[in-house]
Amino acid sequence: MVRIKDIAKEANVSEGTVDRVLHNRGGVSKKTELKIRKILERRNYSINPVASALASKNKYEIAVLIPNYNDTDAFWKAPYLGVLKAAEEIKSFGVNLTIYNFNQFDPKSYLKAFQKLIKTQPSSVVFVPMFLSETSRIVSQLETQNIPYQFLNIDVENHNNLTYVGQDSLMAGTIAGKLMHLSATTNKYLIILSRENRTDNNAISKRVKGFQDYFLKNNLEHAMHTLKVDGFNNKLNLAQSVNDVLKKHSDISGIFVPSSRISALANNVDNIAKFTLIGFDNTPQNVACLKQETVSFLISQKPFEQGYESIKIISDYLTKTKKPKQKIYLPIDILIKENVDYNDMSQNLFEEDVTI
Amino acid sequence: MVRIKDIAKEANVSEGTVDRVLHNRGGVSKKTELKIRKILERRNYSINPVASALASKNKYEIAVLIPNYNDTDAFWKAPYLGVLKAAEEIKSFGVNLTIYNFNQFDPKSYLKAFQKLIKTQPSSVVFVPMFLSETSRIVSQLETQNIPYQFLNIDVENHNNLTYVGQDSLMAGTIAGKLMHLSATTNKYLIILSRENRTDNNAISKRVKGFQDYFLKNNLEHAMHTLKVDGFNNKLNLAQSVNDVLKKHSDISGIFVPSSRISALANNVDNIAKFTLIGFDNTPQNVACLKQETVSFLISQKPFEQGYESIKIISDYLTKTKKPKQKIYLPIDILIKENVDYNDMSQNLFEEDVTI
DNA sequence: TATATTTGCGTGTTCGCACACGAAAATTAA
DNA sequence: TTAATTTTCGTGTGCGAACACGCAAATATA
Repeated sequence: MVRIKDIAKEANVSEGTVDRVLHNRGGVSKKTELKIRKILERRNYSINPVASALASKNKYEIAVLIPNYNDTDAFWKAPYLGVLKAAEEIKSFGVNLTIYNFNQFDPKSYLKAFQKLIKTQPSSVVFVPMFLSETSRIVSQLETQNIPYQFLNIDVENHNNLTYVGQDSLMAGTIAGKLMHLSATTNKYLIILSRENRTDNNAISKRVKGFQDYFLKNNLEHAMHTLKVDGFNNKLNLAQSVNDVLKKHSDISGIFVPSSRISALANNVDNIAKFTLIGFDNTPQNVACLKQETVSFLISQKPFEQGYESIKIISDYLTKTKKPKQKIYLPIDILIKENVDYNDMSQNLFEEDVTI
Repeated sequence: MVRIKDIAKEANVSEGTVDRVLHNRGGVSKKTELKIRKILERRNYSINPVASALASKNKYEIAVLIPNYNDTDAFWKAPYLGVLKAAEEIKSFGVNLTIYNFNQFDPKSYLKAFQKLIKTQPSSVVFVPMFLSETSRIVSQLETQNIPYQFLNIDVENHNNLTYVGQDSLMAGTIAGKLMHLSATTNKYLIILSRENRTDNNAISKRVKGFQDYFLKNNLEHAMHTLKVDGFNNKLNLAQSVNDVLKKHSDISGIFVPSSRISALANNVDNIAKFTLIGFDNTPQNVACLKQETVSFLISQKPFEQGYESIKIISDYLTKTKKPKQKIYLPIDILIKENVDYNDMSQNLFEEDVTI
């Protein structure tokens, strides 16, 4: 591997001069600069990132703002672990990382966590823009302070975010539609929404739109019923309302839940095995339902990788000024009983390594 | 971050002594060793990999032996790119990598490439064990020379390979079976094998077995026809033989091709749209067929990640003596028209970065 | 007790790069 | 021509860890 020293010798200058050219520090005559650049090019020099990281005095601070998780609603654990893995890797490159949590159903806690976060004056912020109007406030604060920021998992348009890392929710919904059409025995479906999931949660409404789009764009005759429940935690209430609808419309054969809570349904509604259930995300509870065959398909969004990639991207941006693409869409995984165990290998390998 | 210097100061010893303990170099009394170990534990010290890599004089050489690829048979390009990406990352950690190619249909070229490879006395070998008996010879040569080795993409039992990185081919076949059962309009299927794919190619025979298993284990009435063709390159011949079978058995509605060459079929057989076609791997040709809807499903095996992960694993093993799991099964991806474009994000991002 | 040998440990150099300091050369001002 | 600036560049130090060298203390041998 060619070093600065080699370049310097070939150009008959000192290492310091090469360094100045490499970092555009100025103070080099155009003539010698050109000479050095030519040699850099010809010898195909690239900075040794290891030595560079060791020597660099630049320290960066990444702040991450994501919902917390618990046992009944475990979705956010995977991105959290992905973030942790990335944090480990970038630590020795002078990038530190702090995670701030909020309650995904409470906009106040979102703002509060952000206010705490912004006091630390981080170099960059990665966050899940869960609530629309609060996100606008956050964004404007970040922009006046000139702090680059990135969206994770939920996409919101018309902001100057560096990137969005997550899934194409519209297409994910379309895929759910296709699978439903393939599996269900009739063309009558039930979509279950929760008031918990605020209407401004973009991801969920896009999934519903994508689901409907599949039938519309392919000119498929169909009927859809939509049920809004208060939440998925009150199981008796949930089961009751769903049973009512299913009894009234006995020709419904498929149920679509565009959130990560389909297990609450699968475990509490009568005769659930008769229906084709399609939901989102490989939480432990959902995976258990797949294996018992009460749920037919889960669409998954590589949650661990979302966390991991978003951090790696922002770290590369800070330390190597490597500008990422505006949207990083991760795979739309179709999970069934047979492949679900193979799906989160990287997360499993990581969990074995660390004691959380 | 706590450094060796900090540990040394706290233990009232020199940095050299701490270093001796960290690397079990010996020459430290049990008493001071114990004292140092306690402090290491309490302060939660871990070696700074960046500084370590820079200072280390250890150089490693990884040799990779994989099939070459061409335009009509592009499968091996993805693992190749994955290997390249990993090579880039580990370069500055003192790990060099060389790729050796062979013709996947010619055992002689396999052995010949290996003989060239082994002359360089690599620290470790990662290879695709394409042919059984030749692999035995290679393995015994590696073992007498005490060179650790790893299987990539194809698994062969009863060897002392460090790991296998790839897919569970049996389960992948089962999933193909399930999707076929779900999609096809009758329960009569055609399986197409090629003599090119030697019977000792484990992956393909396991896929076929898994496919059949799905119907057997679920007690599903079915009939399977198997057609052996000479190869997929002679298109006229291929189309002719397939058409013959389909004409004779007009109740066949699904065709399963357990190799990566289903596009050759989809593009050359009459009335192909009438059938449910299921094949393997997201080669450009196969992906085109998915999009035209001549192929219904592709099972994919994260080929890019196979290459990438296998190298990262062996590199960690060499530089950090981190022992991996015996089998690293990567996800079994179910690809359809709608999600295929999102599936190989990491490969796409890499290809944008480099000029191949 | 004197000498030889082993054990235990401190010191110094190096890896490739980042960055600060200051000196020589070139330019401008007087 | 000399002094004052400005431009251009060389030198030196440090980042954290790896590892070689060699000295002192402890132990063994005579």
